[in-house]
Amino acid sequence: MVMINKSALVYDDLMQKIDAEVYQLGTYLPSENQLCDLYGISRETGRKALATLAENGYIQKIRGKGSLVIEHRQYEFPVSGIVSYKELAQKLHIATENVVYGYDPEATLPIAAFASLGVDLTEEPVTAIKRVRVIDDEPDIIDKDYILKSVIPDVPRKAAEDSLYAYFEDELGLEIGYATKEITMEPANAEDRAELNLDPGAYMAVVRSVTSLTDARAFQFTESRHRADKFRFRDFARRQRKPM
Amino acid sequence: MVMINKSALVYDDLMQKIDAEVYQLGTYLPSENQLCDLYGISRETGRKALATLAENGYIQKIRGKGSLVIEHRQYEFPVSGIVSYKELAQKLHIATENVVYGYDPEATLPIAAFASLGVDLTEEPVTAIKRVRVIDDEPDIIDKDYILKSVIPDVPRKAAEDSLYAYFEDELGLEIGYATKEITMEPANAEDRAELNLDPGAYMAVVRSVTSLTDARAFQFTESRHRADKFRFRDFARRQRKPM
DNA sequence: GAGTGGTCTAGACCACAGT
DNA sequence: CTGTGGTCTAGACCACTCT
Repeated sequence: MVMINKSALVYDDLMQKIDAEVYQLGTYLPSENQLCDLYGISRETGRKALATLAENGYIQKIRGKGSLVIEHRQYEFPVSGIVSYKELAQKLHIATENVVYGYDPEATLPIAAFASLGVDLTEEPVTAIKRVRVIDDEPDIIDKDYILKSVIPDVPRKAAEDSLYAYFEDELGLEIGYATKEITMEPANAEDRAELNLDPGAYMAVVRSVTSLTDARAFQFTESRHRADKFRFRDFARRQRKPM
Repeated sequence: MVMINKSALVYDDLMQKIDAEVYQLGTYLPSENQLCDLYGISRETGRKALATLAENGYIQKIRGKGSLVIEHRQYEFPVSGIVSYKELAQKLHIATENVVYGYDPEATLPIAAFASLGVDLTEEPVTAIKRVRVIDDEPDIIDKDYILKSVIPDVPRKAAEDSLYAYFEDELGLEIGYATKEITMEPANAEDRAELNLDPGAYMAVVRSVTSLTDARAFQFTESRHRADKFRFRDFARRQRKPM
């Protein structure tokens, strides 16, 4: 049983009701004062739940009117926010397979690949894992993960075959905090062509990311290489106040 | 003179001091109680500013310790959040040129292109604008904008040559709210090759977006086509609580 | 124990929409 | 004028870190 706070409970409840179309697209959620009565909370607590819904693209708050339910497309294969591959596949009801084709618990971090993400580490010992993601019997994605041994000394091969995030969070009790990721387009290399059965001249969408714990220790470096024709990235963004 | 609220003022001040390295990477901001004294605000107001800094990747809050300044890479050419091309070019001190090569105030929205973003409009009258972005004397990006006439009846060609966002916000007083965008990789078409001088077989990074006002009216549809070798997208994301 | 952030409250005042 | 969201306050209690 997961213990969370009131505003998160309200958030979850409203989110589920939006997904279930109890609150339909184009209609308004109960007003902030009504939420206070409905859930027995103070107004600021309800506002926090609404703010998170707005941040995640579920609603648009309109002053004088209410919280309008808007078109929402958060989870979209294959990348969006920090969600594990396994979580995504479950949420989207996609049948996938996960093949570990490389495992080296005594490797070194290839720093050059992550230089543009602000990594300034030197030769760090890592556990290196290579996996192919198979979707509808077709290999589409290569994931190369490097996990710092200074933070996580041991990553069993079994964890790579199941889910690294489940291992970090459920087994080790670590809290994933945030990630910086970078998407570029690059020609397929020999390894891409071999693992994904691609023709020469093929292009790849490459997502490199650095993931940190809630105590700000970077611990996981990932290079995720996607077949160009299967790649799709969705993003929801709000307008910041204008720069000065 | 722009009138904003206290938490936004504190946010701006802290952000600028982080950028100016008054608060350096790896150090802690003043504690929440200290911020109260420093700015003469209540704790919740300061917390709001800190929450926004955390959201935007400036800091990581660590319970019992403080607000740690972390590696930050928010603005990165050419897409990230909702920032206008002109704002980005200014922020990054990049010399760019903006060539309008198509302008049709009596066009129709090509709905098929935006179907995957959840657009279910029918033949809507739009102002259609085609622009090429030239960076370092090299044409890199094609932007095709379609602006609904039902929301903005008239978009002068001059606005397209300068900045559409400046026109919408400063001239018309509209408030941009949010956008949904989708990144895919597609082969270059004849128009791409002609405008950007590409070889046959070239690939493009295509960013399609739907932008809405703060009252949730979608009004702008954009297809932004980037040379594959110049494309780079950076994203900062926080881990959500685990799905149930 | 002292200091940090995390959460929640009850109340206040303001700006905006719709009648 | 009423109801909506936007902002701010002063105080409370809790969980965690560090000494």
